Amino acid sequence: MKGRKGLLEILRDKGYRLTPQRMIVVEAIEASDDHISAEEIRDMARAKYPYINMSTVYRTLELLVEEGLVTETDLGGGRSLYHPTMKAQHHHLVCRKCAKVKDIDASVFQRLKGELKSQYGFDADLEHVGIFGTCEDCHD
Amino acid sequence: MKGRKGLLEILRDKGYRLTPQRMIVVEAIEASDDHISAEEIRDMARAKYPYINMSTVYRTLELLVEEGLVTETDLGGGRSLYHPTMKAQHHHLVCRKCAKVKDIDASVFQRLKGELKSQYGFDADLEHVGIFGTCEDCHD
DNA sequence: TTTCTTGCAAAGAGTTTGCATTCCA
DNA sequence: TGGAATGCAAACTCTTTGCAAGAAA
Repeated sequence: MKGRKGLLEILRDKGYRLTPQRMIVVEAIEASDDHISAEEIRDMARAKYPYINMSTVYRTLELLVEEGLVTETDLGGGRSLYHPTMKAQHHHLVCRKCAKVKDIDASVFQRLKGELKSQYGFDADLEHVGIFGTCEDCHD
Repeated sequence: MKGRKGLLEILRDKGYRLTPQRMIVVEAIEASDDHISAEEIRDMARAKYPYINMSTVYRTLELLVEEGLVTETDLGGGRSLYHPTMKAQHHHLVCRKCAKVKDIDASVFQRLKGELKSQYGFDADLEHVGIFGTCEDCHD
Protein backbone atom coordinates (compact mmCIF):
# COMPACT_ATOMS: atom_id res chain seq x y z
CA MET A 1 0.00 0.00 0.00
CA LYS A 2 2.95 2.31 0.04
CA GLY A 3 3.25 5.17 -2.44
CA ARG A 4 -0.52 5.29 -2.59
CA LYS A 5 -1.19 8.23 -0.36
CA GLY A 6 -3.75 10.63 -1.63
CA LEU A 7 -2.74 14.18 -2.38
CA LEU A 8 -4.65 15.38 0.67
CA GLU A 9 -2.73 13.20 3.07
CA ILE A 10 0.53 14.39 1.56
CA LEU A 11 -0.53 18.00 1.96
CA ARG A 12 -1.50 17.44 5.57
CA ASP A 13 1.76 15.64 6.30
CA LYS A 14 3.59 18.64 4.93
CA GLY A 15 1.80 20.84 7.41
CA TYR A 16 -0.77 22.45 5.17
CA ARG A 17 -4.29 22.94 6.42
CA LEU A 18 -6.99 20.79 4.96
CA THR A 19 -9.68 23.29 4.12
CA PRO A 20 -12.89 22.31 2.31
CA GLN A 21 -11.73 24.33 -0.69
CA ARG A 22 -8.45 22.47 -0.93
CA MET A 23 -10.19 19.15 -0.56
CA ILE A 24 -12.53 20.00 -3.37
CA VAL A 25 -9.80 21.14 -5.73
CA VAL A 26 -7.75 18.05 -5.02
CA GLU A 27 -10.76 15.83 -5.47
CA ALA A 28 -11.52 17.39 -8.83
CA ILE A 29 -7.99 16.84 -10.05
CA GLU A 30 -7.88 13.28 -8.81
CA ALA A 31 -11.29 12.52 -10.28
CA SER A 32 -10.31 13.76 -13.70
CA ASP A 33 -8.76 10.95 -15.69
CA ASP A 34 -7.44 13.54 -18.02
CA HIS A 35 -6.06 17.00 -17.66
CA ILE A 36 -8.35 19.57 -16.14
CA SER A 37 -8.42 23.34 -16.33
CA ALA A 38 -8.79 25.80 -13.48
CA GLU A 39 -12.22 26.68 -14.79
CA GLU A 40 -13.34 23.07 -14.88
CA ILE A 41 -12.11 22.63 -11.35
CA ARG A 42 -14.22 25.56 -10.22
CA ASP A 43 -17.27 24.15 -12.00
CA MET A 44 -16.80 20.73 -10.46
CA ALA A 45 -16.29 22.37 -7.10
CA ARG A 46 -19.52 24.32 -7.33
CA ALA A 47 -21.49 21.12 -7.56
CA LYS A 48 -20.39 20.18 -4.05
CA TYR A 49 -19.80 23.51 -2.49
CA PRO A 50 -21.93 26.60 -2.98
CA TYR A 51 -19.06 28.69 -4.15
CA ILE A 52 -15.34 28.62 -4.46
CA ASN A 53 -13.33 31.63 -5.45
CA MET A 54 -11.03 31.44 -8.45
CA SER A 55 -8.14 32.88 -6.50
CA THR A 56 -8.46 29.98 -4.12
CA VAL A 57 -8.45 27.54 -6.99
CA TYR A 58 -5.35 29.17 -8.45
CA ARG A 59 -3.63 29.38 -5.12
CA THR A 60 -4.28 25.73 -4.44
CA LEU A 61 -3.05 24.77 -7.87
CA GLU A 62 0.07 26.84 -7.35
CA LEU A 63 0.67 25.04 -4.09
CA LEU A 64 0.18 21.61 -5.63
CA VAL A 65 2.50 22.42 -8.52
CA GLU A 66 5.16 23.82 -6.20
CA GLU A 67 5.02 20.65 -4.14
CA GLY A 68 5.40 18.62 -7.28
CA LEU A 69 2.10 16.85 -6.78
CA VAL A 70 0.45 18.21 -9.86
CA THR A 71 1.74 18.93 -13.33
CA GLU A 72 0.93 22.15 -15.12
CA THR A 73 0.77 21.98 -18.88
CA ASP A 74 0.38 24.78 -21.35
CA LEU A 75 -1.87 23.49 -24.08
CA GLY A 76 -1.95 26.82 -25.87
CA GLY A 77 -4.28 29.75 -25.76
CA GLY A 78 -2.64 30.84 -22.55
CA ARG A 79 -4.57 28.22 -20.70
CA SER A 80 -2.99 25.77 -18.35
CA LEU A 81 -4.19 22.29 -17.61
CA TYR A 82 -3.47 20.31 -14.49
CA HIS A 83 -2.83 16.67 -13.90
CA PRO A 84 -1.68 14.58 -10.94
CA THR A 85 2.02 13.91 -11.30
CA MET A 86 1.75 10.33 -10.11
CA LYS A 87 -0.63 9.26 -12.82
CA ALA A 88 0.66 7.40 -15.83
CA GLN A 89 2.73 9.44 -18.19
CA HIS A 90 1.06 10.53 -21.33
CA HIS A 91 0.94 13.34 -23.84
CA HIS A 92 -1.63 15.14 -25.89
CA LEU A 93 -2.20 15.59 -29.56
CA VAL A 94 -4.20 18.78 -29.98
CA CYS A 95 -5.98 19.30 -33.28
CA ARG A 96 -5.86 22.88 -34.49
CA LYS A 97 -9.01 22.43 -36.52
CA CYS A 98 -11.50 20.56 -34.36
CA ALA A 99 -9.67 21.26 -31.07
CA LYS A 100 -10.01 17.63 -30.06
CA VAL A 101 -7.35 16.32 -27.71
CA LYS A 102 -6.12 12.78 -28.02
CA ASP A 103 -3.99 11.19 -25.35
CA ILE A 104 -1.00 9.18 -26.39
CA ASP A 105 1.50 7.08 -24.58
CA ALA A 106 4.70 8.62 -23.31
CA SER A 107 6.91 5.97 -24.84
CA VAL A 108 7.08 7.80 -28.16
CA PHE A 109 9.01 10.53 -26.39
CA GLN A 110 11.56 8.43 -24.59
CA ARG A 111 14.02 8.46 -27.43
CA LEU A 112 13.64 12.17 -28.00
CA LYS A 113 14.22 12.84 -24.33
CA GLY A 114 17.35 10.75 -24.40
CA GLU A 115 18.70 12.52 -27.45
CA LEU A 116 18.11 15.96 -26.00
CA LYS A 117 19.97 14.89 -22.90
CA SER A 118 22.97 13.38 -24.64
CA GLN A 119 23.29 15.91 -27.43
CA TYR A 120 22.48 19.11 -25.60
CA GLY A 121 22.71 18.25 -21.91
CA PHE A 122 19.12 19.41 -21.69
CA ASP A 123 16.82 17.75 -19.20
CA ALA A 124 13.50 18.08 -20.96
CA ASP A 125 10.25 18.18 -19.04
CA LEU A 126 8.37 15.80 -21.23
CA GLU A 127 6.01 14.41 -18.66
CA HIS A 128 2.99 16.01 -20.11
CA VAL A 129 3.31 17.67 -23.43
CA GLY A 130 0.85 19.16 -25.87
CA ILE A 131 1.60 18.70 -29.55
CA PHE A 132 -0.37 20.71 -32.06
CA GLY A 133 -1.30 19.64 -35.52
CA THR A 134 -4.07 18.19 -37.61
CA CYS A 135 -5.82 15.03 -36.54
CA GLU A 136 -6.86 12.12 -38.70
CA ASP A 137 -10.45 13.30 -39.02
CA CYS A 138 -9.59 16.82 -40.06
CA HIS A 139 -6.89 15.93 -42.53
CA ASP A 140 -7.52 17.51 -45.93
CA MET B 1 16.26 33.02 -57.87
CA LYS B 2 12.92 31.34 -57.55
CA GLY B 3 11.39 30.70 -54.14
CA ARG B 4 13.24 33.74 -52.88
CA LYS B 5 10.47 36.26 -52.92
CA GLY B 6 10.23 38.44 -49.88
CA LEU B 7 7.15 38.28 -47.73
CA LEU B 8 6.09 41.69 -48.96
CA GLU B 9 6.08 40.65 -52.59
CA ILE B 10 4.03 37.61 -51.73
CA LEU B 11 1.52 39.72 -49.87
CA ARG B 12 1.23 42.15 -52.75
CA ASP B 13 0.82 39.31 -55.23
CA LYS B 14 -2.02 38.02 -53.13
CA GLY B 15 -3.74 41.35 -53.45
CA TYR B 16 -3.00 42.82 -50.04
CA ARG B 17 -2.11 46.46 -49.73
CA LEU B 18 1.45 47.33 -48.87
CA THR B 19 1.08 49.85 -46.12
CA PRO B 20 4.06 51.27 -44.22
CA GLN B 21 2.90 49.45 -41.11
CA ARG B 22 2.84 46.10 -42.86
CA MET B 23 6.22 46.73 -44.39
CA ILE B 24 7.66 47.49 -40.99
CA VAL B 25 6.20 44.43 -39.33
CA VAL B 26 7.42 42.18 -42.11
CA GLU B 27 10.83 43.77 -42.02
CA ALA B 28 11.11 43.20 -38.31
CA ILE B 29 10.21 39.54 -38.66
CA GLU B 30 12.59 39.01 -41.55
CA ALA B 31 15.39 40.82 -39.75
CA SER B 32 15.06 38.70 -36.67
CA ASP B 33 17.21 35.60 -37.01
CA ASP B 34 15.29 34.12 -34.20
CA HIS B 35 11.71 34.20 -33.05
CA ILE B 36 10.29 37.60 -32.25
CA SER B 37 7.37 38.67 -30.10
CA ALA B 38 4.61 41.12 -30.96
CA GLU B 39 6.05 43.53 -28.45
CA GLU B 40 9.53 43.34 -29.95
CA ILE B 41 8.07 43.95 -33.36
CA ARG B 42 6.39 47.10 -32.10
CA ASP B 43 9.63 48.29 -30.53
CA MET B 44 11.61 47.67 -33.69
CA ALA B 45 8.90 49.39 -35.68
CA ARG B 46 9.02 52.50 -33.53
CA ALA B 47 12.64 53.05 -34.43
CA LYS B 48 11.64 53.59 -38.04
CA TYR B 49 8.15 54.90 -37.73
CA PRO B 50 6.89 57.31 -35.12
CA TYR B 51 4.22 54.98 -33.91
CA ILE B 52 2.53 51.78 -34.79
CA ASN B 53 -0.52 50.52 -33.01
CA MET B 54 -0.48 47.11 -31.38
CA SER B 55 -3.73 46.14 -33.03
CA THR B 56 -2.08 46.72 -36.37
CA VAL B 57 0.85 44.57 -35.35
CA TYR B 58 -1.49 41.81 -34.26
CA ARG B 59 -3.66 42.11 -37.33
CA THR B 60 -0.64 41.90 -39.59
CA LEU B 61 0.69 38.91 -37.71
CA GLU B 62 -2.69 37.24 -37.97
CA LEU B 63 -2.65 37.83 -41.71
CA LEU B 64 0.85 36.46 -42.12
CA VAL B 65 0.06 33.37 -40.08
CA GLU B 66 -3.17 32.77 -41.99
CA GLU B 67 -1.28 32.98 -45.25
CA GLY B 68 1.23 30.49 -43.93
CA LEU B 69 4.12 32.92 -44.27
CA VAL B 70 4.88 33.13 -40.61
CA THR B 71 4.85 30.56 -37.83
CA GLU B 72 3.29 31.29 -34.49
CA THR B 73 4.80 29.48 -31.53
CA ASP B 74 3.62 29.39 -27.98
CA LEU B 75 6.70 29.46 -25.79
CA GLY B 76 4.69 29.63 -22.60
CA GLY B 77 3.39 32.45 -20.49
CA GLY B 78 0.61 32.95 -22.96
CA ARG B 79 3.01 34.77 -25.22
CA SER B 80 3.41 33.95 -28.86
CA LEU B 81 6.56 34.27 -30.90
CA TYR B 82 6.72 34.65 -34.64
CA HIS B 83 9.12 33.33 -37.21
CA PRO B 84 9.22 33.26 -41.02
CA THR B 85 8.04 29.87 -42.19
CA MET B 86 10.62 29.64 -44.94
CA LYS B 87 13.59 29.91 -42.65
CA ALA B 88 15.47 26.82 -41.63
CA GLN B 89 13.59 24.52 -39.34
CA HIS B 90 14.60 24.57 -35.75
CA HIS B 91 13.24 24.21 -32.26
CA HIS B 92 13.83 25.73 -28.89
CA LEU B 93 14.94 24.37 -25.58
CA VAL B 94 13.59 26.72 -22.95
CA CYS B 95 15.18 26.53 -19.51
CA ARG B 96 12.69 26.93 -16.69
CA LYS B 97 15.35 28.19 -14.33
CA CYS B 98 17.44 30.71 -16.24
CA ALA B 99 14.89 31.23 -19.02
CA LYS B 100 17.59 30.91 -21.64
CA VAL B 101 16.46 29.65 -25.03
CA LYS B 102 18.71 27.40 -27.07
CA ASP B 103 17.99 26.64 -30.67
CA ILE B 104 18.36 23.11 -31.85
CA ASP B 105 18.13 21.43 -35.17
CA ALA B 106 14.83 20.03 -36.37
CA SER B 107 16.27 16.66 -37.29
CA VAL B 108 15.79 15.33 -33.76
CA PHE B 109 12.07 15.57 -34.32
CA GLN B 110 11.81 13.86 -37.66
CA ARG B 111 11.41 10.42 -36.20
CA LEU B 112 8.86 11.57 -33.67
CA LYS B 113 6.86 13.26 -36.39
CA GLY B 114 6.91 10.07 -38.44
CA GLU B 115 5.78 7.96 -35.54
CA LEU B 116 2.90 10.26 -34.68
CA LYS B 117 1.78 10.10 -38.28
CA SER B 118 1.96 6.35 -38.67
CA GLN B 119 0.68 5.39 -35.23
CA TYR B 120 -2.02 7.99 -34.73
CA GLY B 121 -2.62 9.51 -38.16
CA PHE B 122 -1.74 12.83 -36.58
CA ASP B 123 0.01 15.42 -38.69
CA ALA B 124 2.05 17.23 -36.07
CA ASP B 125 3.06 20.84 -36.49
CA LEU B 126 6.62 20.43 -35.40
CA GLU B 127 8.14 23.25 -37.40
CA HIS B 128 8.88 25.36 -34.44
CA VAL B 129 8.45 23.88 -31.05
CA GLY B 130 9.32 25.01 -27.57
CA ILE B 131 10.48 22.35 -25.16
CA PHE B 132 10.73 23.20 -21.49
CA GLY B 133 13.16 21.77 -19.04
CA THR B 134 16.45 22.39 -17.31
CA CYS B 135 19.52 23.35 -19.26
CA GLU B 136 23.05 22.10 -18.77
CA ASP B 137 24.12 25.15 -16.76
CA CYS B 138 21.22 25.03 -14.35
CA HIS B 139 21.28 21.32 -13.74
CA ASP B 140 21.45 20.50 -10.03
C1' DT C 1 -5.46 31.84 20.09
C1' DT C 2 -2.69 32.48 16.30
C1' DT C 3 -1.26 31.85 12.00
C1' DC C 4 -2.72 30.13 7.67
C1' DT C 5 -6.45 30.62 4.15
C1' DT C 6 -10.11 32.59 2.00
C1' DG C 7 -12.95 35.98 -0.50
C1' DC C 8 -13.32 40.12 -2.66
C1' DA C 9 -12.14 43.48 -5.74
C1' DA C 10 -8.95 45.46 -8.38
C1' DA C 11 -5.01 45.12 -11.24
C1' DG C 12 -2.34 42.87 -14.58
C1' DA C 13 -0.59 41.05 -19.21
C1' DG C 14 -1.42 39.93 -23.73
C1' DT C 15 -4.68 39.98 -27.24
C1' DT C 16 -9.03 41.07 -29.77
C1' DT C 17 -12.85 43.93 -31.50
C1' DG C 18 -16.16 47.81 -32.97
C1' DC C 19 -16.24 51.84 -35.23
C1' DA C 20 -14.98 56.10 -37.31
C1' DT C 21 -11.20 57.87 -40.00
C1' DT C 22 -7.52 57.44 -43.18
C1' DC C 23 -5.25 56.05 -47.27
C1' DC C 24 -3.58 52.67 -50.79
C1' DA C 25 -4.53 51.09 -55.43
C1' DT D 1 -13.18 57.05 -55.46
C1' DG D 2 -14.13 52.95 -52.72
C1' DG D 3 -12.98 49.31 -50.18
C1' DA D 4 -9.24 47.86 -47.27
C1' DA D 5 -6.36 49.09 -43.37
C1' DT D 6 -5.38 51.87 -39.37
C1' DG D 7 -5.85 53.99 -34.76
C1' DC D 8 -8.18 54.39 -30.67
C1' DA D 9 -10.45 52.87 -26.81
C1' DA D 10 -12.80 49.58 -24.68
C1' DA D 11 -13.53 44.79 -23.86
C1' DC D 12 -11.91 40.20 -23.05
C1' DT D 13 -9.58 36.07 -20.97
C1' DC D 14 -6.87 34.07 -17.75
C1' DT D 15 -4.25 34.84 -13.79
C1' DT D 16 -2.20 37.35 -9.83
C1' DT D 17 -2.17 40.32 -5.70
C1' DG D 18 -3.27 43.28 -1.43
C1' DC D 19 -5.85 43.33 2.37
C1' DA D 20 -9.38 42.54 5.72
C1' DA D 21 -12.22 38.82 7.51
C1' DG D 22 -12.62 34.00 8.61
C1' DA D 23 -11.35 29.43 10.15
C1' DA D 24 -8.15 25.24 10.86
C1' DA D 25 -5.14 23.29 14.32
